[in-house]
Amino acid sequence: MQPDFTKLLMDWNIAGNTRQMPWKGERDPYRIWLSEIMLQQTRVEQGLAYYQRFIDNFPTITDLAMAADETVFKLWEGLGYYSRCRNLLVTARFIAFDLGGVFPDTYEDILKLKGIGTYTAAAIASFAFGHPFAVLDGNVFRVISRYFGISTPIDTTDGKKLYNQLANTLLDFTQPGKYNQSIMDFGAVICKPRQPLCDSCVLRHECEALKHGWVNELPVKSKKIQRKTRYFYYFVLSFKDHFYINKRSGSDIWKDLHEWLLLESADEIAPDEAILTEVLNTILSSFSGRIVSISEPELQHLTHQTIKGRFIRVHLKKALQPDKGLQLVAKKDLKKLAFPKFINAYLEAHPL
DNA sequence: AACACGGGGCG
DNA sequence: CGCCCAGTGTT
Repeated sequence: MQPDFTKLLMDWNIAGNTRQMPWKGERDPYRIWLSEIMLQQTRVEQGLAYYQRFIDNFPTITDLAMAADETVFKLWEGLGYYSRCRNLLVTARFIAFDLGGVFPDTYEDILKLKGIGTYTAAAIASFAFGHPFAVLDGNVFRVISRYFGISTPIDTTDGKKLYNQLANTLLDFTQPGKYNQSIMDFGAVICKPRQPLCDSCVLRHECEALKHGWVNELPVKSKKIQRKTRYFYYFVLSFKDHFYINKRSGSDIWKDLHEWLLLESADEIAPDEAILTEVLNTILSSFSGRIVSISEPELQHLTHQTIKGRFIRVHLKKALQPDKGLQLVAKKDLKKLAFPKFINAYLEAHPL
């Protein structure tokens, strides 16, 4: 017996859901996978152009698997959460070269892939293969929380378990893919985070949150994010028509993207030529060249931190010792490298 | 179990 | 300025 919720939702999908997306109704697991990875924590409108670009450049998973890392990161540039791009490559190559290009077709095997968690595994399993697994994303949490009037936080182990159980009882087992698509569309279009369209909602007569006036309080999250400020001083070192470039690594932001020589400071540094020259002498243990410009302070807001910093352009008279982990890149080759938005925004305003 | 990971859009 | 977005991996 299908819950009322499910029937009403599926009826809405046929009668009232006009949301269109290029991957809707898609059955190619590669395309579904690609779209799902791109949309993790990312609004559909933001991911759309990236999806098209990837499909144009890499029509099959083998095309993606054979591409150079840098090419793929450049196409991902600006979308954020760059570990998704790294994992995308790992998984593409695993499927193309180790699995003979055949996408895994069970929930359990899909879940094992790098970059795929419970949400994405359920999405691919249901969309591509018709398997009955309910997706649980931000939309679904919100719809279920409001419909049942549940105030259990969605970002706890207990909460996730509870919502997952509910989500799977509401699932339309005869058409899991359509159902999953419908509930996410519904959350995005009707049961929105702010100013939801309760007046025209097909679930309004049964919605506990609406009945009790809790719509704007649900769902509940237990954790609040803390934001810290970091000070980044980028030295744009050039030698003739080449630039010194670092590729970020470790567990910090912008891993795998490129940057100039960075000094991170605990405090702001005065934009003073003598001080910055001294700083540079310390970092490089002496250099030969001159500072040609110091930018205004630039800002970049991320989810967990605010980056504040300046860009200092330096013309070198002599090449650096090849020990700083910096590589010398010709100006014309810079466009092949992926940079964080903090740097690209600066470059756009102040071309090299 | 907490936390960090980007960038953009909205009220 | 805070919250949210077709979440996941790491500690």
